[in-house]
Amino acid sequence: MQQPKLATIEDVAAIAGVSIATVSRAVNEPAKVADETRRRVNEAIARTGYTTNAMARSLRMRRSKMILILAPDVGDPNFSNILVGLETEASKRGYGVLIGNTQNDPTREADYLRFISSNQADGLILLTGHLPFGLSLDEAVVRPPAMVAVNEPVPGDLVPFVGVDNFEGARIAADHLISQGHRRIAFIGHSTSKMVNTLREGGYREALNNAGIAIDPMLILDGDGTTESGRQAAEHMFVRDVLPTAFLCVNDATALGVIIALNARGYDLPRQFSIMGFDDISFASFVTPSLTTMKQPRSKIGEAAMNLLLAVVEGREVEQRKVLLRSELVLRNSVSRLGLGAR
Amino acid sequence: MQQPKLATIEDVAAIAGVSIATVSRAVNEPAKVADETRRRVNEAIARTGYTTNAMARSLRMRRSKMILILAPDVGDPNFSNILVGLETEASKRGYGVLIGNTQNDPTREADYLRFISSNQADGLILLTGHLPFGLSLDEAVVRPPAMVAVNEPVPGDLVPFVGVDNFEGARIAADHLISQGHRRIAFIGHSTSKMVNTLREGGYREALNNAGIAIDPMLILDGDGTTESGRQAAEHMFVRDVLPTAFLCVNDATALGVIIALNARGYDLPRQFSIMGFDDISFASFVTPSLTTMKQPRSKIGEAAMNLLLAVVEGREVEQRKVLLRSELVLRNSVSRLGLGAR
DNA sequence: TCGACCGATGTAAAGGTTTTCATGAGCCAT
DNA sequence: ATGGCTCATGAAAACCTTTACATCGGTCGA
Repeated sequence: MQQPKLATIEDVAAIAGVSIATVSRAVNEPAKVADETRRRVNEAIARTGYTTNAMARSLRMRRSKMILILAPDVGDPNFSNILVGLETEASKRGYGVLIGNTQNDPTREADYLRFISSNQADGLILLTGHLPFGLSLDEAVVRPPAMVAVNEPVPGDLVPFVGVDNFEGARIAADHLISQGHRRIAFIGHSTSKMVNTLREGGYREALNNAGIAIDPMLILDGDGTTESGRQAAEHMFVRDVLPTAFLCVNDATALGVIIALNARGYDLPRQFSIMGFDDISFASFVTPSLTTMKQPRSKIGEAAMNLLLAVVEGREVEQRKVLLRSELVLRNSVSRLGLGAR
Repeated sequence: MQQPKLATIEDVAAIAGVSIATVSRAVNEPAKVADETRRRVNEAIARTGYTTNAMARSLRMRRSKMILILAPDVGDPNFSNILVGLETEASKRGYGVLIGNTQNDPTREADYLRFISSNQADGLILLTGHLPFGLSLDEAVVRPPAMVAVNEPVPGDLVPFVGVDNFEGARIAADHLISQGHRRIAFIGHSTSKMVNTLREGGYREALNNAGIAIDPMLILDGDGTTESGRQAAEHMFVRDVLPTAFLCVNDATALGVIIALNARGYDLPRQFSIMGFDDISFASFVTPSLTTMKQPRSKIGEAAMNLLLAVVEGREVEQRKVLLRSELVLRNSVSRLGLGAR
């Protein structure tokens, strides 16, 4: 099952009456061949439908113009738009993208490294938040592949990173709640293990501090970012009966859990409680009440990341190894001004 | 900017004291080399960390073990899980996947064909619903690339197809509504241009016919499958004041529009109206009322499609050129038994 | 007039495999 | 002993480029 033989550079050379070297030059460095020759070569190319064989070129040049994207779950709606950005920018620059769905499986991660080691990919985008299993940066024996981490940084600050400014975003979110008169603001999604959670909690704390509001530890609840964790946290709050007027959630999924819990308890939202999320995932506008949240510029993130990676791949000087994009406040219906409600 | 030189088959051969041909055989057809030799080769491979260079192999074999996936929008939540299925199956079979986000742009579509023509990809998955611009099957001059259409068939029946059985799914959905006592059932999403819509409407008609319910043309409304179209259709129904007891929507997005419209009008759902969707997109469980719908086995679809494609690529006999998977009824809260409500 | 230089082109090597064909050893049947 | 077979291995070609180096006219300056 082999593809039929295609026109090669030699066929073109024969027709144009030149050597293959000249054809190669006519294609890659047109300035280096005489006008008349270039014309003949181009004509021959048109006649044969010649396309340069990417495999042969890659073999010779040891560069494939391919980028490998490693993600734990390509289906994650959080990733898919980043993916679009990555792909768009890559293709604009003449690169192709290869995806690797690792499911956080070390075997699969290690497996995908063969793409790098056999020059099948020139660079690596990490959406996994960690180095692929089997790749270590300590042993500086071999030169590490060109890499950029996206969305979630790789611990250790060795890998350039592109993502959203979580600290700043959460600060803006909290500021918004404060501007609506809220002072008892809960943070749902405390976690020591997840960097994102820590940063967002940091922004929350900063905003409260700046506004002169004392942090109440009873209003900070654990959560791993899942909808279920949001639901549980809200429930927990009610059994303890220490209540906020607003919930700032570490992400939209968590906020959804909170909303489900509050709706189930029969509260009238947002009159009785305000809720904010973070991310602006697709259903944020469809929940009732629709969710006020911080929108991540996902496809921008993808583009910026690919840009940075290609700079590294092509050996250009990179100005900054850490790019933080701003998230944007999206006003919907899950936040109300305190005092307009009944409480 | 080149990667450092890696161990080649020649290095391995030298260490093992054999020829490169033997190394190649030891790797690819172990049975063909003597036990003792195989042992030595494997040891040498382990010592050098040798990996076979994929580009060289592809160049020689004219096969890349890569599959190109062409999609109009990789970010579409409808696609992302199919993507996961495609990738999983491919990687299980030793293939890599390359993605091409075409945005339905003919230029980009044509551009991606170079991956095929330069053997950078052995096969093509089409999520676009049409042949890529620049590829025609009529001129049987060159052998067409191995292709499989997914989700949306390519008109003309020339390209093998894997997708969900829309007719059957819609029939089951309508049957469900009928089983709940509904007889005045609207279909939202009539369209002559979209194959999916046509098929689903067909299933709806079939179910009603089978149940001896006359089709009321007033209850069949146009829609292009967007949320907005669903909202408008519902509104339209109210201005005309010919009302159903249940809405069968061509997809979840449309159903969402209907729900939004009905909620806005202050109806109590599902007591006053039942609504069904199709697809089970992610937010279907989060809307209020949560949506009863037909779940597409998306990752299964991806797997089946990749399976079929690889069969074609590898020249195996393919039994069926059209694979229809069953969708599954997911019971949630947007459908109620007629008569239990107030109407 | 001659050497140096320049611009355009060609020759050939290198990149790392797979695979055809040849070689040679060992064995068995005649 | 000899012919024929099988099995394991090696030599070399082929896959298609890019590119360092060589070649060859021609131009220019001394």
